[in-house]
Amino acid sequence: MKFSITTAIDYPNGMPHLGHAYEKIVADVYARWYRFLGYEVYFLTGTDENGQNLVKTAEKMGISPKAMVDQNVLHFKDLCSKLNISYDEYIRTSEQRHHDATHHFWKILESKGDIYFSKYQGLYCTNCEAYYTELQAPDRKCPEHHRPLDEVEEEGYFFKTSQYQSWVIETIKGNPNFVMSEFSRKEILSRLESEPMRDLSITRPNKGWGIPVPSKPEYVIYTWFDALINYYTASEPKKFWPNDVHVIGRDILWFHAVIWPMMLHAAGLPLPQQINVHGMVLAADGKKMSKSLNNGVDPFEVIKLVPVDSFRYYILRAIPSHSNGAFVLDDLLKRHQSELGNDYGNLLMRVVKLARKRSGDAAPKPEGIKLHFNFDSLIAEVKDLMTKREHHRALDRIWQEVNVVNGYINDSAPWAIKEDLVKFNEVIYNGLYGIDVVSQLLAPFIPETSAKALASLGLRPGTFDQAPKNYTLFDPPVLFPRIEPAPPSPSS
RNA sequence: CGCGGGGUGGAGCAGCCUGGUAGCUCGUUGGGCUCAUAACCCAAAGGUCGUCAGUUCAAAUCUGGCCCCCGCAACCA
Repeated sequence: MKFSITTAIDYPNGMPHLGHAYEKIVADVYARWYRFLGYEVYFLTGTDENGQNLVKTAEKMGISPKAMVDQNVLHFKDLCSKLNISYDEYIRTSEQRHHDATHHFWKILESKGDIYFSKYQGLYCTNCEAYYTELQAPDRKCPEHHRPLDEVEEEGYFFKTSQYQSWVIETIKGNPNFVMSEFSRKEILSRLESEPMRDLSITRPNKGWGIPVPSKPEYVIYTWFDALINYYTASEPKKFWPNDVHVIGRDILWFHAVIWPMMLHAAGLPLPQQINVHGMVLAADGKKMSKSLNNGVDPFEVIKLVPVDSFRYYILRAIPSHSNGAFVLDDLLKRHQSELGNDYGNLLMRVVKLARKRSGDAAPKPEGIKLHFNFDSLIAEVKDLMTKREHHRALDRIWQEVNVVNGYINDSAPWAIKEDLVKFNEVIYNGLYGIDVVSQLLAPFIPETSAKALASLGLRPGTFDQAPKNYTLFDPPVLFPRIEPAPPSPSS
């Protein structure tokens, strides 16, 4: 069985921010989850390296777009590696294979008459180098610069999105899981049904950067048009097209749920199975992180303060899977200490240390032990939640079980069992078994820590196995060391 | 009347679809325990569920008005 998942490709216009980190972690959890279930997984991420803004930024820096992009991509890859993002392929849209695939797409659509040459009229801001609609600029002034917009007419190529509008509406309506989360599905349908679409302008004048139009190199292909194709470029040769899931943010839903399906449909290619839309990571004040408000959080700073798994855990659990959530460093530190350290880390510590104190490295054998736990429903529920892409609820459910196992240890009080070795062994064995299963389920979420916990039971992380087994005990590490004193906020 | 989400004890949230003693995590206070990272267990305090009106024997839950917060609003990515 195959499973392929992608993130949106990042725009290497600067350093990666918290939103990039969040999306990669979300996609990584699903990639690891499906590997864990035994699927052959293909996890794709990368960078979107075309577009006028990159040229502008590079000019400001006084270097070539290529040099700037090469430099920034290193930071994005560094972030992936620091966050343990287990991608299988990293695509850069400046690569030749992507130019080739984009041209391939272009030619098919052009030959079918879905691409045509015409004129575009709009209100243009020369500072932004962007068009604005009447809705965005009702007073005909640029919302950024507050200067009057120019009425500009420009020639270029268009994609006949208008003729696929009703098709895309039917497609989204007919596939309830295509746009994942009711919220996003409703939003996109309401927009689609509210007014007729205009054809999409898909070229810009060629300023020496980007993918030239095959027959007219004085134009380059509009960034969004080529960027979406990256999924196909990188997946098709590996036999992973169509992808199962595109993980994206709300801000780019329109392109993924409307334009991209139209492009594929026009080209006669199958659609991805699902667009999984995560929310936005908001600042501690509940507002969008932005440079002007100076309320952003740097992911590199966060993982200097806390273990990467605490960061992964926090962002996956505290931010609801399909809606926005605030990133509050203080809350992260609290959860690190109480949920990760006191609940999970301490469970491992208390059981393994007690067992080793009494009987050394050799854990009780499973033969003849009466199993206290049946994890079937736990596993079924977690599977169901992951299929619904509700990873924050899945974590919540696993944590309930951590507390159930802790509660069992409390109630059984093995430290108070002095004489009855059979009873003592039974409690310890069941505790170890609980730690085993829970740690395995946690592997996709907190891979490093899960591996450490399993190693103290003499196990290696790998494919999921809920069968009771022989454990060999090693002195357990402190999984989540206390962080003190309260560190300074990295949000400045 | 652009579209959508939300307003529940100090904080963050669940419950609302399928009305009927208001629940969870953290925090606070008191007690207990000791296997464990000053951990863990028990108990207590704390809410007129944004607001006004309606339906109903009964409304956080259904209906309508209003107030407040947030996201999106299609060619910047």
